[in-house]
Parts: sequence; structure tokens; C-alpha cells
Amino acid sequence: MVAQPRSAKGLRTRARLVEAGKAVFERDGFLQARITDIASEAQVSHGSFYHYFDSKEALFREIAEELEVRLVSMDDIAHESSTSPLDRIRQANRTYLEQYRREAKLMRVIEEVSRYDEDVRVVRAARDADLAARLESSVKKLQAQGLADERVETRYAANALGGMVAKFAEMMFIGGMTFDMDTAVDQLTLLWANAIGLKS
Amino acid sequence: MVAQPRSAKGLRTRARLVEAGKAVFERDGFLQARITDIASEAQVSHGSFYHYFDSKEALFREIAEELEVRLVSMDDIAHESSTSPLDRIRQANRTYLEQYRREAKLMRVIEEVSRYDEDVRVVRAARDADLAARLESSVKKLQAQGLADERVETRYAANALGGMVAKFAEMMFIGGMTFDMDTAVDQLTLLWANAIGLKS
Amino acid sequence: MVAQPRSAKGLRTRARLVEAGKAVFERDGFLQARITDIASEAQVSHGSFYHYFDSKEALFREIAEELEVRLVSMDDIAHESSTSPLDRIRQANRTYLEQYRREAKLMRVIEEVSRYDEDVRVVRAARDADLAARLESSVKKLQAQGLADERVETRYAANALGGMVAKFAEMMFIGGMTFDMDTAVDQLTLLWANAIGLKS
Amino acid sequence: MVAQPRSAKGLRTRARLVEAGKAVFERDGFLQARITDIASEAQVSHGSFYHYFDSKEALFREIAEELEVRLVSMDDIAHESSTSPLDRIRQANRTYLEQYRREAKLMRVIEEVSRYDEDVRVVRAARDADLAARLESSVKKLQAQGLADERVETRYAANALGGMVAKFAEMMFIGGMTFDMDTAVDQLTLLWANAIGLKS
DNA sequence: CATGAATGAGACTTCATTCAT
DNA sequence: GATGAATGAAGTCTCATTCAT
Repeated sequence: MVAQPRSAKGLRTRARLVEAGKAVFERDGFLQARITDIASEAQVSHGSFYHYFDSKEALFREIAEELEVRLVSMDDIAHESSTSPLDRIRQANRTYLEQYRREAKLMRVIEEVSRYDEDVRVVRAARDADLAARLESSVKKLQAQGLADERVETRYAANALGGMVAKFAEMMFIGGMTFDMDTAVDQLTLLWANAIGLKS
Repeated sequence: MVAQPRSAKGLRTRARLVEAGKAVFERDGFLQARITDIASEAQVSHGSFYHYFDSKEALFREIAEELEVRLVSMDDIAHESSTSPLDRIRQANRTYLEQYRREAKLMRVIEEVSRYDEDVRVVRAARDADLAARLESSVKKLQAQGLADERVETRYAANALGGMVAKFAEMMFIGGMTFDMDTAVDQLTLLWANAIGLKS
Repeated sequence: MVAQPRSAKGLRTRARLVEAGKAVFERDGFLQARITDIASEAQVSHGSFYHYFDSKEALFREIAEELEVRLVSMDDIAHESSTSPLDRIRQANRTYLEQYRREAKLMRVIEEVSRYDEDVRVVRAARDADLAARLESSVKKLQAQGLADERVETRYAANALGGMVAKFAEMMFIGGMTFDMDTAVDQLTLLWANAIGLKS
Repeated sequence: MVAQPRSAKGLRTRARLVEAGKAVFERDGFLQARITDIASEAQVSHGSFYHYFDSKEALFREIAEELEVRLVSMDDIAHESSTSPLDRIRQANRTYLEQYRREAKLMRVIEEVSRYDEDVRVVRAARDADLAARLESSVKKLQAQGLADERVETRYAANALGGMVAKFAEMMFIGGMTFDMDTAVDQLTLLWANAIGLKS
């Protein structure tokens, strides 16, 4: 049973623990991270951790959720500024890769934890689902306008192409494979546009 | 350091441990699996495990490698029986999905472990790299024949499209999303062929 | 060291803590009861507890003492209104059982704590001793009047018979054994009167 | 999950742990006893404890059960050698007090733990119930032979008088009150015989 | 008087691995 | 080859109590 901080000081301490958690998780991974390390990184006693969080899992879930929320909301912003279909796709791909790069270390841990923590898996999957839903409606619109291949099943395509970008980002920023950012954006955009048969 | 079994009995015991390991890893995941469980599943005393394997990791690596070898070799076989480029792509996609389905439980654990065990990650990545390499040479050939979009950078495309299929399989067989197998094969093939601008 | 409250407000807060303590101890037992729970039950901050009590033990001792005082003092009242020796015994037994029933939950905890807190054990034993002392003088008087068995050693009898009633109450109200109240009073009285050879 | 020892050595180690547990529990009480102390008393490593017992509670339950079994079975033996009703009562009382004295330290801890461990409470209560049942049938028989007060309800009397002896033993051997053994036996026997109106 | 943040001692428990038989 | 007893490092978590505000 954890307490919500009721004072400014408590709020600050809690925030320090979140920051410390991020740093330690990024550095050591989830399993290797010890409560003790997180506490001392945050300059609080070991027991104070348990004022604010029930467990290591609870802290990680909060960090993961916060990241997911941030990524999705930034996605939204990105979309508004686009114009032509091709530009929108390019913009979305660039945004995705750049965000992934910025949070690559944490993404690596999220990918790890999502394999054995159901809560994190759900949060993680929600972002993919959200992305896929938007892609799907976008492809549908293009088909309706006669601008995309009619044979493409939108649900399959959205998940496949969304997965393609996600996996590519993972290979690029976590897997250690070397790709050039601009080329990556261009190529993913080209493959995507081709795949759905986008007519410029 | 473990001894290679020299007697038929030792060989059988070792094989039983591998089978037991597969069963327990599939059931409990890597972290939850305990040596004790594996040993008793194999009807072997707890201590005997260490006659044959250095550690839990060592056993898992062997199981993972064995699976990867099997998957890649089946891939090869699949390829020989194909004819037209489109059929070859279709056949490759179908084979991939079917193999993944067959070994989904173990694949899940491999995905898990590859996040924190470097050895497993390398093995896991090797398969993707192998697949990508073949895809790359295949796309190159098609471009040379004027049958594929010249703008496509083969290395990027191979990794992106290989990743697309891999990720789709994961969503389908581990992530719990519902897709129809035949439709999945068709759609992945369509997207792929479109993506590289395959001219029939 | 704690301060005695000097203000009416402090007095009320202290009383609330005592009430809350009783409730929580009755509900959770002594070991399971946490200061936090008692404080929040009393609508007081966690830290305020230590304004009024040195420790969980100190609070419990106060509660236990207050209860013991109540039981004993009510005993006295009961005695004054009795007439014949048999009636007095009956009345004492009934009073004891009824008081025990009323405070059964707390008695349970007192029995628990008296096993590992010397102070509580002393308080608890004092009541038995007090009761036994009165019983002893009562039996002595009866012997002097030729109304009770001369062979009975008053100190042994007082403790044995007092213990009999105490233990019976515990079995009945804490141990979960089913006895009828009126029958219990009658039987304990009969056994008691017989035991000391009371001549009516 | 604990292992049953399968070798003579294991059997010995387990027995050592039980002995060590008894010693430490008697010395420190249940709450103060630490696994570490029990293990080092038994000259085994801390972790070895968990080969044989799930927890401190599990070990204590075994010790308590073993004692109860021993007490009840010794009771049986005692009964066979008696002759007249009065002698049988005297013999039973003496046996009870002597056994209690012999195991007083452990009885103290059992009384303690039975207040917060349901399993121990049940085991503890079973002995009282067993004793009460035998007393009851004994009183019934005497009533049938016209040798005991007809007004006595056997179930109430059995529990009350059984409780009397039990409580007296506790006061005498745990509570620190000073009583002479022979006098105690005589007086309890006298009170008991009187209480049920035993006609010699 | 009241608050609640901070502390840290202290114990439990798990399980991979070693080793004597 | 096989057994299973023994080890002990390592880390989690609880909660009574203190103290600055």
C-alpha cells in the first residue's frame, strides 16, 4: 500500500525516484536493477522507496506508461502538420524513428519486460494497436479515394506495415545494426507507399 | 565444464534433459523455470543436470540453437520447390508463418531471453540476418532483371520486409491477435511484392 | 516520553487513539495491528500517535489495564447485592461469563499478548490473583462457619476454581465451543459448590 | 516445497533441526526465534533449513504435534494402571501435572503460538478435547452406577474440570506461582471428586 | 498540536551450483 | 554415471520510530 505524496517535498522525492528508476533501468536492465541502487541514485533511503512504490514492477510500469503516453501524444502532433499522403507517411516514419532513437535505451528494457510482465505487455501492445488503428483508417481513406490498391486488406496491412517500422526501429537502435537515418526514412516510406499501391 | 556422454545411457539422459527443458521453458518461461523442475521432469536427480550442462543458460542456448538450425534448414528446402518470383515469396511467407506457429511457445521464450542473454540474442539475430541476406540477393536479382523497383535499397528493404513478416508472426502467434492464416500469407505476399515493385 | 494532553482537543485525540486501538487490536490481533492502521482509524496522522504513546505496547497496556479494572470493579458491585453463599457464587460466575462475553474479542488479544509481554502478563495475572484472593477469603469464612469441607486448602482451591471459570469462559467465548449461558452458570456453580463441600 | 529426506544423512539432519528448533523455541519463544539461530544451533547452513521445512511455522507445528501426540499417548498408558475411581482421578491429575512440568518450556510457547496460529490452536485444542471426552465418559459411567451427582451435566463438567487442571498446571509451571506438587495433586483430586459428588 | 516524509535495522526466502558418497 | 544434501549469496520488503516543518 503506497501513499500519494501530500506535500511538495514528497512530490519531489517521488519524482526523483522515477528519474532514478529510469536511469538505473536503462543502465542495468530490469532484472539487474536493484531497489537499493534506485534508492541511492535518488539519494533516499532504501525504505523510502516503499513509501511511493509497491515494488520494482510498479515503478517500471509507471515509467513505461509515461513513455507510451508521451510517444502517442507526440505522434498526434506530428500528424497534424502533414499535407500529401506520401508526406504524411514519411513524416510518421521519421517521427517514429526519432522518438525511438531518443528513448532507445528505455525501449530496450520495455521490450524486455513486456516479455514477462503482463501489465507492461498490455501497455506496450496498446501503442502498437493505436498506431495500427490510425494506419488502418488512413489506408481505408486512400482506398476510398481510389488512391490505393484495392486488394489490400486494411487490418492486415496496418499491422504488417506498422510492425515493419517498429521492428526496423528495434534493429536499428537496439539491435546494433547500422542504418542511415535519412535513408531509413526514405526507404521505409517508399516500401510502404509501394506496398499499399499508393498513387501519387 | 561438462562431459560429453560416452555411453548410450548418458546420451539418453542428456536427450531427456533437453526435452524436459523445452517443456518446462515453454510452460514457465526462462526465468520461472527452475533446474529442479527440469530435472524432475526428466526423471533425473537434481545434481545430474550438471553432468550435462553448465547452467540453465547453457541448456537454453542449446535448445534455441537447435530450433534456429531447424527453421533455417527447412527454409532452404522450401525454396527449392518454388518457381516464379511471386510464388517463391508466397512460399517463403507461408513456411515462415507455419514454422512459427509450430514452435510458437518456444519462440516466445526465445524472444524473451534474447532480451537479456547476449548469446541467445546473437543466435536469434543470425536467423534474421540469414533470412535478410537471402532476401537481399533475391531482390538484387530481380532488380538486375528489371523486375523490381530500382529505387529500393536492397539492404534496407530486406531487413524491413523480413522484419515485417517476423513481427507479424509474433503478433499472430504470441501476441494473441486473430488473423486467418491464408489471408495472412496472401496479404504479406501482396504487400511484399508491391513494396519491391515486383513486375509479374 | 509522551506528554499528557493539556488541551481539550488533545484529550479528545488521545481518546480517539485508544478507541481506534481497541478496534484495530480486536480486528487484527496485536502483532498484525500496525500503528498506521490505528492512526488512520483515529483520523490522525501517523506521527501524531507518538505524541500520546511511546509505542504500540504502551497503548495496548493501557487498553488492557482499563479493561481489567472494569472487570474487577464490576465484580465488586456484583458481590454486594448477593445474599446466600450459593447465590453469591452463582452471581459471581454469571457476572464473570457475561463480562467475558462482552469483551471477548479483546480478551482474546490480551490472552495472546500476555504470552509475550511481561507487563500485560502481570496485569492479566493480577486480576486472577485478585479474584483468587477474594475467593480464598470467602471459602475461609465458610469453613470457619462449618459450611465447607475442612480438607480443602483454600489457596489451592481458590486458584483452581477461579482458573476453572476463567478457562471455561475462554473455551466458550474464544475457543468457539458451544455452551448455553444459563446451563453454564448453573453447572459451574454446582461444580464449585460441590467442590468446596458447601452445605446449604 | 520441501523434500522428504531420502538418505540416512538427511534423516539425521532433519532430526537435528527439530531438536535445535525445540531448544531455540524454548529459549527465545516463537517470535524471537530466528531461522538463522535454529540452523546454526543444528550446525547446518541457513539454506539447509529450507530443504526440510517451508517456514518457521511449519517446523513449530511439527514440534507441537509431536509433543501433543506424546502427551496423549502417555495419558493412555497412565490410565491402565489405575483401580478405584478416586485413584484413577488422582493418577490422571498427577500424570497431567508431571507431564506439564517436564515440557513446561515448550508448553509455554505452544500456548503462545496457539493464540495466533490456527493450526497450532487446533492441535492444542485437540488434546483438551480428547481429555474432556475421556473425562465425560468416565463421569457418565459413575453416574450410571449411582456413584456421582445426577445433576451434573457431563459435557459441561468434563470441560470445566479438565480446564481447571489445565489452567492450574499453567499457573504452576508457567505462571510462576508456587505450589507443592503432592498437595496440588491431592487438592485437585479432592475438588474434582467433590465436584462430581463422587461417592467412595 | 499536527503532519507525513524519511529512516534503516532486521528477517525471510529462493535457487543455482558444488560436492561427498 | 547418478544422487541428493548442503551451501550461501543476494535481494526483497515491512514497519516502528524519529524529526523537520
